[in-house]
Amino acid sequence: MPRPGRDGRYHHGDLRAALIDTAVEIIGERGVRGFSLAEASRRLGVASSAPYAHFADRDEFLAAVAVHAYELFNEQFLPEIYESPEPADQLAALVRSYVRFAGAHRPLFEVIFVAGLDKIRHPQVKAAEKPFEDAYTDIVRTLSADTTAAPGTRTAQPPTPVPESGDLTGESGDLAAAVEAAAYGHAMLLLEGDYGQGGEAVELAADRAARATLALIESRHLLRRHAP
Amino acid sequence: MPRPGRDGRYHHGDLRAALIDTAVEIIGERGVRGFSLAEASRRLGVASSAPYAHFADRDEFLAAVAVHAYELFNEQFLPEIYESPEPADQLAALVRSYVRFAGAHRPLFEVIFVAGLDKIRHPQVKAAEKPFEDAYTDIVRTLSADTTAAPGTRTAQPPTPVPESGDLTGESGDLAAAVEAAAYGHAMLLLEGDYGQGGEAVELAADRAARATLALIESRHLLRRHAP
DNA sequence: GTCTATATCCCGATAGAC
DNA sequence: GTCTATCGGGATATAGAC
Repeated sequence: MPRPGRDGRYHHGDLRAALIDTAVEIIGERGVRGFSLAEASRRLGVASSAPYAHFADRDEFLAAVAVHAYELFNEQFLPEIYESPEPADQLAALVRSYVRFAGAHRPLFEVIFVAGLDKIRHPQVKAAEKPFEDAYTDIVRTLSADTTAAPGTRTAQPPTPVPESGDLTGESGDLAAAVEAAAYGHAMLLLEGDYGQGGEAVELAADRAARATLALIESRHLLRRHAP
Repeated sequence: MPRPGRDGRYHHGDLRAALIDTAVEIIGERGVRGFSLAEASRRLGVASSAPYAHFADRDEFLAAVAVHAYELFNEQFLPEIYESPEPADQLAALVRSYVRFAGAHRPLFEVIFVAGLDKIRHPQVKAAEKPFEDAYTDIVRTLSADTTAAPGTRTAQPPTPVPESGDLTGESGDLAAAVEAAAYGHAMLLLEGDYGQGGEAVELAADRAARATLALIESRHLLRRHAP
């Protein structure tokens, strides 16, 4: 991809990708709020105006970083959740992956959740996170369908017709919300240093998050809201 | 407290407190990272150098805001958790209060958790959060002591001698971590808008957090790590 | 696609007068 | 305790050359 100009003039080659890599570096050192396009340009030895040939402004650049983050997660962390056939274990594995990702790619996790804190709502980001969300809702829905009815009554009724896509409702929604909060909470506490530093901290947090998920599944009848 | 100078010269009266109030305003509009002492001074009609008579620098000012946040929480949200005598209900109530506080005083919550993301570790802040932490560990410890032993064997053993202060360990620690993550996770998702906007969103998030807490308590045997 | 140069703005912080 | 004045620095973004 680097394509040093065949004329005499200097070209970076793949400034777009290089900027994203450098952003990850800087965010790792200073946090998202400490990141500036100017510094990234400086580190790459290009003019501070160069990024604007690739990105309209700072926010759109961060959106591109967020897309990169989701793609990485979807490729490297999502597949392993289907190692077990049990939906409960799958959900726990998904949560474990989520926390591990936060620990292994802290700057990217930060971009997604701490950067705009909701300002960045570019459609590209929305699209990039879809595989993750789909996997999540599918597992939760399967889990609820599996165990909503008491054993023995399962075949008496046709499988509850569930909406084919979109948000979860009812019991599924309650469980999904609790699990999401657990995953997110463990990830954030990990990043804040509550579990210490280093790889053991990541595994401890991921393990606790996975266990909490299983606990929530087991007691999910308590999650139900009676009078909404 | 306002004490307009009795000589001809202008004095704000209570600039220190006014700065904190204004900071809450600004952070509510722009987030912590969008806050600057300069703008706060501008809004108050004082010179941009005026704050430096009260605070050494920006970080120390934000630390003061954080202290204010904890004091408010301890005064207005902590007392209500003792309405029930049951430790499980108390813990759920504490989590509910926590999420409600995040919703009602979003800027303050943001200062505590999003501001430095760990840079502000001033001892004053540490001290201000102590009442909250003490209440939390006490309840968790009581809860574990209550139910660690199976019914019937309770009186056979003297109450497990628990450390009088400091971090929780073993089962208590596992439960405490899970509950903390649940509370934090629900609060953050609320602030990100996952539950919508407005008062109903706050109550929904708080309710779900409280229920998740009860579910975690009920299934806390699943939280235990076997081989640490 | 990248450069140089520049415009504009804002911020944190200090010095010294009153 | 607050003011005026100021320094030094950094960020975003645009214009125009190559």
